[in-house]
Amino acid sequence: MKKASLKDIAQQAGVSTALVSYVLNGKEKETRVGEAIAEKIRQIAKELNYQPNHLAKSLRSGKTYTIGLIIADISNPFFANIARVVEDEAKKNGYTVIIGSCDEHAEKSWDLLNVLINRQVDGFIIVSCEGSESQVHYLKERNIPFVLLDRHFPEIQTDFVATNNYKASYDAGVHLIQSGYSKIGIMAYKSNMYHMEERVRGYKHALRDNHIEFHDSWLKEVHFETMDSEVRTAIDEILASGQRVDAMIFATYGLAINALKYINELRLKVPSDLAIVSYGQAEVFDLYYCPITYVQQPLEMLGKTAVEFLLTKLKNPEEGVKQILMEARLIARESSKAKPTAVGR
Amino acid sequence: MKKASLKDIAQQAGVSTALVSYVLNGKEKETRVGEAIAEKIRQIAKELNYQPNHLAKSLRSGKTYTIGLIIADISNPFFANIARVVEDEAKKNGYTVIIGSCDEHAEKSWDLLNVLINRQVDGFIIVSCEGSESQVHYLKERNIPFVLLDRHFPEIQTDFVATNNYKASYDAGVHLIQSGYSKIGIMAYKSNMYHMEERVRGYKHALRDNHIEFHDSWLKEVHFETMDSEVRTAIDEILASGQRVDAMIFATYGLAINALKYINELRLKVPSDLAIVSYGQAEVFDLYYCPITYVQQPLEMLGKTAVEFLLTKLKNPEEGVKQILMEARLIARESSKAKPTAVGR
DNA sequence: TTTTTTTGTTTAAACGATTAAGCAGGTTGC
DNA sequence: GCAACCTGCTTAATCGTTTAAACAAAAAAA
Repeated sequence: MKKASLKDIAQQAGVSTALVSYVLNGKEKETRVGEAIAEKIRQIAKELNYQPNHLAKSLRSGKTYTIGLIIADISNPFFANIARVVEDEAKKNGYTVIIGSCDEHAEKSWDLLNVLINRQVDGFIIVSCEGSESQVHYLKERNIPFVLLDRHFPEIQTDFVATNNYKASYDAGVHLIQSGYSKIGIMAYKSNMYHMEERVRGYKHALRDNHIEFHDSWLKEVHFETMDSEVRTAIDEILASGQRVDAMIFATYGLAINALKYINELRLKVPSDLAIVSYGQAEVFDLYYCPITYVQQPLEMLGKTAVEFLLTKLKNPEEGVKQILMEARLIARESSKAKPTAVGR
Repeated sequence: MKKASLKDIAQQAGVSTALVSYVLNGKEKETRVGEAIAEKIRQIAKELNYQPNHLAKSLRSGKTYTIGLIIADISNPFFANIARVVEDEAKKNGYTVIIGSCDEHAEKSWDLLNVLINRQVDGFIIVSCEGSESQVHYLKERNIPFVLLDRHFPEIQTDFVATNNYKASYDAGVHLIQSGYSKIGIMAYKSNMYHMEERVRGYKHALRDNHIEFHDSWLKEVHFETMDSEVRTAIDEILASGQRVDAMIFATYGLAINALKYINELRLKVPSDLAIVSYGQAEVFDLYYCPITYVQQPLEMLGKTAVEFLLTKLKNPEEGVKQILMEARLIARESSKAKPTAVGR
C-alpha cells in the first residue's frame, strides 16, 4: 500500500493538486475553493488517510521544524533529563528534536553539527564542549540560529541559557563553612571551559570571604577521558595532603559517582570522615546511605528557556541577543550536616 | 551566505547539474565524465564548501537514513543507555536516530509514530507499551520496517530483540532461595505486557520448583502512573501480611527506586530486614549502602542487535522474521547475601 | 566514404509539496 | 453594450537532488 500523495487525492477528486493543497492547508477561504469540492477533497483525504510528506514540505519551505540538540552524553542523567524537557517543549511547538552525543569531544561535535546541518535542522541547542569555539563562530557566520545551553563562552557574543555556577559554588562553599567545615577541597574537570572555571572560582571566593586560606592541593582537576583512574589518585592525594580536607565539592555528577565508589571502598564515612556537596542530580543522591547535598540546577527552566529562545529566534532572526543565568538551589542533606565537633559557630 | 547547491557549482563550472551530481557521487567512471572537468567540479565544490541537501536527496531516493526510536522515557537510565547504544550503532552505519518518549502511553506512542512516519523515517525500533498492538499491526500492514526492542507481543509475528525475562526472574528467585530466603515477594507493574508477565511467571516457577508455596499477597502489582504512592502501600501491605516476606524482587528500575526510598524511610535494613533483587541498572545499585543485586540485561547487545536487525531488513525487506531472546545475568551483591540464620543450606 | 561505436555532455522528468499567475465564464456597474 | 470585477479553477515554476534518455562530435570499423 503506497502512501497517498496530493496527486492521488487530486486524481480521485478530479481536480488539480493546487486545490487539494489549498483545502488541506485551510486556505480554502483566501483561495476561494468551492464548498462542495472542498468537502469532497477532505473526504477523500480522510479515506486515503493522507499524511503530508514532510520532506517535500520542508524542501519547498526551507523549514524542517526540527532542532538539533547536541549534548555530551545522553546516558548521563543530567543530559537525559535536559533532553526530555527539550523534547517535550519542542513537541508542544510542533518541532522534532534530533539528539546527538559528542562525549565532550570537539571533533565528534563537529561531525554532529555537519550531519544535522545537512539534514537542514532549523536551529541548534548546544551544550558546548572544550575547543568548540570555532563551531560557534561557524554557526554565527553561516547565520544558523542556535542557543548555547548550560555552558557558554563569555568572549563570544551568543544567545545562551546557563546556570550561575559561580554563585552555586559560592553557596556550596559557604554552606560547608557554616556547617563547620574549614578544610574544603574541590574536584573538577581539567578544562578551560568557563562554566567549570566558574565553579572553581565560586568555591575559592567562598573560602576567601570567610577567611580560609586556599591550598593548591585542595583543587583536584582530572581529565574527563581518564576520570575513572584519576579520581582515585586525586582522592588519595587530597586525603594524604598536609592539609587533609574534611569536606569536598564535586563539580560534576560523573566525578561524584566515581569518587563515591572509591570512598565506599576506602570505607570512609560521609560526612564524618568527609563531607560532600556535589553538582548533578540523580536518584543516587537520594538513596545513598547518607543523602548527598547537591546543587540543584533548574533543569526544567533551562531546557524550556533554551527552546523558547531558539524558537523566538527562528521566528524573528533579527531580534537581539538573549542571555540568561539562572540560579541553582543548594539542596542540603546529610552529607554536609553540621559538624558535631564544630567549635567556631 | 546562502548554501551552495549543485546548480551553483554547475554554473561556476559552466556545465549541467547532472555532471556535478555524477562527479560528486563518484559516478564519473560509469558515466564517463572528462577527467579535467571532473577535477574542476571537485575543486569548485570544495571552494564553495558544498554540502548536499539531505532533504532533496531523500525526497528523490525515498530513503532518509533516519530511524525512529520510540521508548518510554529518555530520562530513565535504562532507556537512556539503550538510546545511546542505538545512536552510536546507527551513526556507524550512516543513520541518524530520532528518539521519542511515550511515557508508556499508547496514545502518545501513536502520535510519535505518525510524526515520524510523516518525516519519512526508514524504519523503527520500538519499545512497545501496553495497548500498542494496533500500532504494530499498522506498521506491518503499511509495510514499514520495524524491530521491537525489549518487549514484544508473542501473538504477533514480528522481528524482536528482547531479554529472556522468564529465565531472568527464575534465576533471581532461585538465587534468593539458595541464599536462604523463603518468603519472597515480587513487585511489578499492573500490565498484561508479555515481558512483565514473564517476569512474574519466572519468579513463580522458581518458587514452585523449590517447593515453596506462592501466596497471592506476595505479588504486588502497581500502576505505572501512580507508582509513587502505590509502591508505598504495596510495601506496607506486603510487610504486614501474615506471610511477611523476607526478600523482594522488583521487576523494574522505577519500582525499585521508589521502594528503596520508602524502605529507607521505614529504616528497614537491607538485606537483614528485607533482601532485594531488582531489574534495571544504574549507579544507585552500586552506591547504595548495601549494593543491590540486579538483573543485568545485555543492554549493549540488545541495542546493537536491534539496529542490526532493522538495517538488514531495510536492505532486504523480504528476509524472514528475526527474533532473539537474550539471556540476562544476575549480578549478586550484598542486598541478597546469604541469610546468616539460614537453616537449610 | 559511410556506418557504427564511443565519448562527453545536456535535457528533462521525477520525488511531493506550495503558490503566484493565468484563465475562463458569470456578475455587476455605468 | 462594454469594461471591470468575481468566482472557481488550472498551469507551471520552484525547492535540490538523481538519473534515464537524448544528442552531438569524434573515433573506429566497415
